[in-house]
Amino acid sequence: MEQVAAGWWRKGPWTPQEDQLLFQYISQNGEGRWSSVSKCTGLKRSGKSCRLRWVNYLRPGLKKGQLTPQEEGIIIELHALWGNKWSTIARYLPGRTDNEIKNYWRTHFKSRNTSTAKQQKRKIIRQQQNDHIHTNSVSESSHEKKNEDQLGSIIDQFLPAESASSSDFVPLDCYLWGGLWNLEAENDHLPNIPPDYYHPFEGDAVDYFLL
DNA sequence: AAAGAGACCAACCGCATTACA
DNA sequence: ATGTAATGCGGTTGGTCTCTT
Repeated sequence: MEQVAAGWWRKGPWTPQEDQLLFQYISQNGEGRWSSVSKCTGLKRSGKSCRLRWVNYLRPGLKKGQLTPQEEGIIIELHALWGNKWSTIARYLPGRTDNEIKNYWRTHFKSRNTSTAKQQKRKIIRQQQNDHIHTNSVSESSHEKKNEDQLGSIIDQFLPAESASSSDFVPLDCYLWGGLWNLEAENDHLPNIPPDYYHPFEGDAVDYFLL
């Protein structure tokens, strides 16, 4: 059983050293057996904390930066379908975590009705800056186009009848977007998408941290 | 320049579910 | 069949940053 003595586990933000220990452990032993991480690594973190850190931050294949319009559309649609089933929704957004989607929903859509245009624009500028830092996989021009789109109603934009032109689509990794619109209305399930869409990390842990 | 407000996100907590002895 | 440990999930909180006033 996990040690749960009050004050024994370290809490708060993870340090790079802790991240590296956890990453090396999982690189060598694989995911799972979270409760034994502290024993094997010396980390003073609970299994839950280790799992959360791995899933939300360290796991290879995670995307950083702003969600694409396609991803937003998927979130909107799947949330309409399933509600707050964040982990389920996340399975259809490769590289995104349930936590990320949950946060995104809360900040972008839940309070959307109360956001002013000014606030929206501000948010977008910030997202642009953030994106610039985290990823260079999408061209600047497509960012600009995307952000223009975001100034309008995202939800309206993604109504199936008036979906964006194909030229706006970022060539996404795999299963995004189009597949969802092909769902039959009466279907309450989604196409079979392998849940293991994360590419296993095959390199050296140290190399990963030097990226 | 400083204070306030809002956005963003990492991380924690508690409950539910699953696995296993 | 049952109790316990481990894991997963959703809700929430708190810190930091940026922009506005």
